Amino acid sequence: MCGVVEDADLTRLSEMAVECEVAAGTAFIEEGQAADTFFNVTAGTARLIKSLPDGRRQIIGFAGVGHFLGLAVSDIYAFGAEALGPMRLCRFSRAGLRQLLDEFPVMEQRLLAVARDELVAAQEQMLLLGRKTARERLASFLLAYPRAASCPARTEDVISLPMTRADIADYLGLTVETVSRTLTRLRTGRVIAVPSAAMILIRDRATLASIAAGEV
Amino acid sequence: MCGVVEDADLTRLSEMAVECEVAAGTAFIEEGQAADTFFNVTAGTARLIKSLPDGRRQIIGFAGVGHFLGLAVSDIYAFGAEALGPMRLCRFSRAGLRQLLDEFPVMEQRLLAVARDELVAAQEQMLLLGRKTARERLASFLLAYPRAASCPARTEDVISLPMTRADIADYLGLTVETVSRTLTRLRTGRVIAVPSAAMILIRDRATLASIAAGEV
DNA sequence: CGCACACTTGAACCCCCTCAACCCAAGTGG
DNA sequence: CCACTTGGGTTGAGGGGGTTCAAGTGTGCG
Repeated sequence: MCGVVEDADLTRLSEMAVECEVAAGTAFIEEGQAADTFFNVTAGTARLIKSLPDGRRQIIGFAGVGHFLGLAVSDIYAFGAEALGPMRLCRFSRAGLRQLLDEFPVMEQRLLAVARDELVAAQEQMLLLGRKTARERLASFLLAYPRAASCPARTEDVISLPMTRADIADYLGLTVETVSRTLTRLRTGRVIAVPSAAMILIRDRATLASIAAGEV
Repeated sequence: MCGVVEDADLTRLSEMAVECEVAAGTAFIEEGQAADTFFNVTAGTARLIKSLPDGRRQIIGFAGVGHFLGLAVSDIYAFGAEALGPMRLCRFSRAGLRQLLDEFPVMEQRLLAVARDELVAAQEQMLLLGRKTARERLASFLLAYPRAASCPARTEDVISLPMTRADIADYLGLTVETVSRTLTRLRTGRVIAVPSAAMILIRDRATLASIAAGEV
């Protein structure tokens, strides 16, 4: 189920968790609200959002299967979460999580490892948002997203995107129009192909990597 | 010394650590190199840098007294670190750190808490870099920096900046010129005062907060 | 079929960047 | 003591990458 604990602990774990389903588009975490629940994604993908009062949005990440949510908080959620499609979630109470960590110290190490990986990804994203061009941002995204989403067995050059262009724009600090135009340019340049809006094929991985690194 | 462990463990801790000094400007961590050492800042401030091949830089944070460095890595450093002025550091070997964590499990919890706080800060910075204007970025920086740097007893409206305008620019995803111009505009607008280049006074905290939140 | 909604494309604009000059304080050395 | 240098900071003019505004093109679903 949760994937990060040994089989022996699985039964104990499942006793504390409550499995639930949420419909597409549901905002199951609201930024700024009391963080009383802790989630683990078991199916589907969510967008993680921070907003400004006037409606500007920044998507700070996408949470796929196996991802933990509600970890990085003091007592209120630092970001909201919305289901991109239908999702299944494991819910833990905050107290239950504490109890879990005391019972399985190895969990604490695992959480630290997860937090560490997310921190590295966040730092990479800061470089992207602060210093890369639109073209470089899209190239970086296309290379990094499959790994971040832990897409199963999709090591090939086929990327299926569960999110809209608007979501990609809010993730990369751009507008929908710029995302669309830039993808078109990468397509006409034979670097990628776009058989359908939700599917992108990498035709020239080396060039894409050069662009992402800022070398072209 | 390190500030995050109990007094009882302090002696044990100091046995494993090697205190050292570095001169101003020294790059004591190189991005991409093997991460064999773990640092704790005991004096001074460092800038944490990620770079692109063509020289573009993004400062992902400033590490002040008490800050841990070398934590958020797999086996190579994800960012470089350079001393803003003369610094003092505690060095641990990676093996020593592992031993330390086994010996004091409470350290693991502490590290998780530190990583969690850094992650929240990184997410806030993503919102800043992706969606805020230059004016909003500077306002946010002036409000958030003193807390992040854990400036002792400087709860007042006096901010002393150990870094240059170029560092601020690389931290906020701007250029030196834009930082300078924007500060000038905030100054003529009576929101801040700048008695010297390294010192900034907040004259109207409420307005500054409104600007930072994107409400003005 | 037709209404949304997502996506694409075009034209004009703007905020920030680039390039350049200048100011100022702190060394440095003759 | 002063000319010279160096590094950080400020200010101005012009240009460009991305945004904004607007229209058009699919495309899935009731």
